[in-house]
Amino acid sequence: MSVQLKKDEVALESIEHAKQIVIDAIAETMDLYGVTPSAGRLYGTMYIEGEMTLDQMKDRLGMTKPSMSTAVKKLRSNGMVQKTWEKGSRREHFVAESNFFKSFISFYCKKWEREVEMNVTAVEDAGKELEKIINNDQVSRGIREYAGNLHVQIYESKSYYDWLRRLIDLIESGEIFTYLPIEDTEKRKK
Amino acid sequence: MSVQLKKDEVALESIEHAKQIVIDAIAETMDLYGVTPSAGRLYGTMYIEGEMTLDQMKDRLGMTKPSMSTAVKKLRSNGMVQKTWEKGSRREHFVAESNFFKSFISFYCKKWEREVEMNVTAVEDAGKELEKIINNDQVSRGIREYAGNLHVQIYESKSYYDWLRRLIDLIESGEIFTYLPIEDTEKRKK
DNA sequence: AAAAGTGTAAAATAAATACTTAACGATGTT
DNA sequence: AACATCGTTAAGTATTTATTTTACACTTTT
Repeated sequence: MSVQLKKDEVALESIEHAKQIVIDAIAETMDLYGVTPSAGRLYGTMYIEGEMTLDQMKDRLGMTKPSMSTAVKKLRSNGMVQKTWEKGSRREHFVAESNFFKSFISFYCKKWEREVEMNVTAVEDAGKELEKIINNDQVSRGIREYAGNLHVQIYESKSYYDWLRRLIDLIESGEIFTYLPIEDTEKRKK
Repeated sequence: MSVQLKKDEVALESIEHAKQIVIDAIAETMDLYGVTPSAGRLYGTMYIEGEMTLDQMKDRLGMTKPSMSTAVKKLRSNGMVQKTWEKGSRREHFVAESNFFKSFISFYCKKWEREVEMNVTAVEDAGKELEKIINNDQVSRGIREYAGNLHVQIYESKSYYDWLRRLIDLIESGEIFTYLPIEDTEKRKK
């Protein structure tokens, strides 16, 4: 084996190692996004390797096709992976959303939306029930006061949910980037 | 039984029901915060019921003390529950952080901090490894180009992590509230 | 139309996680 | 000092979640 080929072989191994460092870090922080470690690893792999089919995924990660299928489904539901068209191929191809800003916006806005929706509904439902008691003069004074205090308490949380809803708007609309602009790290260095 | 007592009894039941609506909603959205459903239920209960001891928790939720202990540990690590001093009592008392803004700040900043830290480190480590190859003229041109492209790709993610770090600062410092003020829902209604 | 390729659903198995029981160590009380 | 009280750790059990195996429905190719 020539010296040249030997050097190249070492270099390729080193590149694979470098890739793996990044993939592992992405996978490890993906628990925040409520996906399994495998799905995190898959996302990291797709991010680094680019477009992949289910069969390529299963070979790369040493898992089965159905599990790749479910992992992709999950990642797609989070907006982290998209299906792509590849002409001349029957297979479906998938690509990781490489714009982390989009992933961030998609993921958190969806989650926060759900949080606001569920809790505001609950607060309002519970509030109505308490108001009936508060306004019922056939109920003892002490109990009505208790209901009143509870009513105040749960409505305090609404100011948080209102704020969260406005945060969602700020991020979804992209207005956040006027207050907090995206800086180009590469350019800044020069 | 008097009519009065009967009405009161119904009212108390209704209050418990109203509480449970709020507790359930909080518990259900707590999966976002990476806690188990039980821990979510516990937090919701503490938020509504106020200060509690481990024994009160276990009675309220019908679980064992060790599991309450681990749930509290988890909630405390997220900054969602705090220990309180109660003079004249040997038992430890715990109270849910009732300020959701504080919980939000504490939780997300901690998580995002970890995400940034881990990934930036990985990008820099992998970057160094790739640079060695890029600058090694004993390696074939094609491979060096490949390493170069990879280097560019992984460094692109850094602008996201830089942005996220600035978002953390904006939130931790409270500066976010100048752009997105907290509105008092109660007052606004009047 | 038969055969092969492709993705997913359903059932079965494996692995991880949550919870309980039992036991311990630390601190306070008698 | 012996006994209680309280929180937690450790080991065992149960439950949930992830993964694989098997089977099938739908396409495309032959």
